[in-house]
Amino acid sequence: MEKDVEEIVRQSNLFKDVDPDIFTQVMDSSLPRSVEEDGYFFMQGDPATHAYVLVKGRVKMIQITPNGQQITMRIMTPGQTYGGIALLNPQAGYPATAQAVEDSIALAWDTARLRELVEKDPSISLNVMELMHGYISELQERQKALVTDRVEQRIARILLKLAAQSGRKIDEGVLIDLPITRQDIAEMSGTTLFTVSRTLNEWERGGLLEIGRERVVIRDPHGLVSIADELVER
Amino acid sequence: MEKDVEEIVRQSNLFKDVDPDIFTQVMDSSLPRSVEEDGYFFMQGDPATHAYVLVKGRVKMIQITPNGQQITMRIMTPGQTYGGIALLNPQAGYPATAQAVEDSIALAWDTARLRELVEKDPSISLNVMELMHGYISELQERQKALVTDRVEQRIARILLKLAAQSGRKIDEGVLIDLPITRQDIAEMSGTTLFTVSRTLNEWERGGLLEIGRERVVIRDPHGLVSIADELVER
DNA sequence: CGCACCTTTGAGCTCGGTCAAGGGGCGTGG
DNA sequence: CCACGCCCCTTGACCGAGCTCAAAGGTGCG
Repeated sequence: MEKDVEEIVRQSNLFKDVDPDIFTQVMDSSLPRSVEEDGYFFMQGDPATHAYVLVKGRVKMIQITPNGQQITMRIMTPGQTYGGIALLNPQAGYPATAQAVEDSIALAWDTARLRELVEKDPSISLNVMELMHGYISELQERQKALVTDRVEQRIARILLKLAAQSGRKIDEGVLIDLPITRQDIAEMSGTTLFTVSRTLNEWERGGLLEIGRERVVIRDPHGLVSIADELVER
Repeated sequence: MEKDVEEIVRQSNLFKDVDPDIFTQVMDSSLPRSVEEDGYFFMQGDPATHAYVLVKGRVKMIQITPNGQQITMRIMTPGQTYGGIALLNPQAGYPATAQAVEDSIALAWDTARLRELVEKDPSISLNVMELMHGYISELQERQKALVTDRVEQRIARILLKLAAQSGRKIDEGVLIDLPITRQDIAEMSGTTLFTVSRTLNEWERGGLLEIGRERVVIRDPHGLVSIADELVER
């Protein structure tokens, strides 16, 4: 297990390509932090004091609107980094809330440690920039989808993305290996749980999916792609 | 004029707080680039070879969807930076297209120069991160608006933002000092030019605005804020 | 003064949100 | 092991914000 954790961190997008000598210091200065299902690593607006690398479980980044509505930005899998903003002046707040979808374990580094490490190996700050760049692209992608795509397409895209990062191949197709509710999918695609329910059922009737309580199996990924790309007329 | 340019760059969000000695090198290694109205500094997807600091004019960052639809991400004013992604491996493409709204002049630095400069003063890379962080917050804000706000609110927010960064106080109120069409506003708020036209006219009837061809004057900013924040019932 | 482009206005329609009601799986406690 | 209750999911009815399309009026520039 210990060994696995180190391997995950070595391949994480925050510390990949770090000099092996420095890497031992990275591991030494890490603080383990575990959060159980539905718990929080941090809340939107909290001062950004730590950067995290997830080593076990699933963590979702969410934003909560003034009126209590919620939108889900992304779901992190082991090896991914969140809170990398901590490298900046800690007066900057986290831009989103990090909530555990299942019992999860992460390693954390505080701002001061992080800066020491960056000084020893500047490639870390390049990694942070790459991270942020990827995040920006993703946000732009989603924004474009919100403006130009119909709900159906957005839901299809979300399912495909979930399958790509948390999919497990089984006999019937690709199982999305997460306890995910219709509400969750709605929050990710910017719609309501009713519309998601209707859409998924329609797709099940069409043989594209197989659905159950907190469970989605994609039987025909190619069909979903067609929908996502609007290759199928309304 | 020369003097002004230097001052703008010194206060730009890319090179602020740079060591004065290094700053002269910054200026020495800059490449001026001017683009006339409707011209492009770079297109989305082009390899990110240069970072720019706008010194004169207005530049908008846009994204074009597969079917030709267009969304406007933001409008830059002098002192602002775009293309800061160039610090990363240049294989990364620009995430958006930079188009001049009016005749514009910018200073440019290529990836290699930028990296030299960063090595001499690492605070530049912190600046880039702050830039990216600000950009991320902005994108998240917009995304939240797209999911939860009605069109009316989004249009109000766009007008307020434009007024904040390009507003000029005149007798009748705050003039948005840009040649901006209904179509432009639609692209910024994620709606259609028809809806924008109707909405602006309604507001003019209500005394909130004064509108004309490619011209908007805000007479009652506070009223707009009320709409943006949904303080006014439908 | 003509043409290109920006803008307005109307009519119709549809997507998807809202609300209400009820079905069904699963874990917990008796 | 059963049953109760919680939570997740489905389905129907309704409706309204905003998109689409068509047509025509302004306005400013060359």
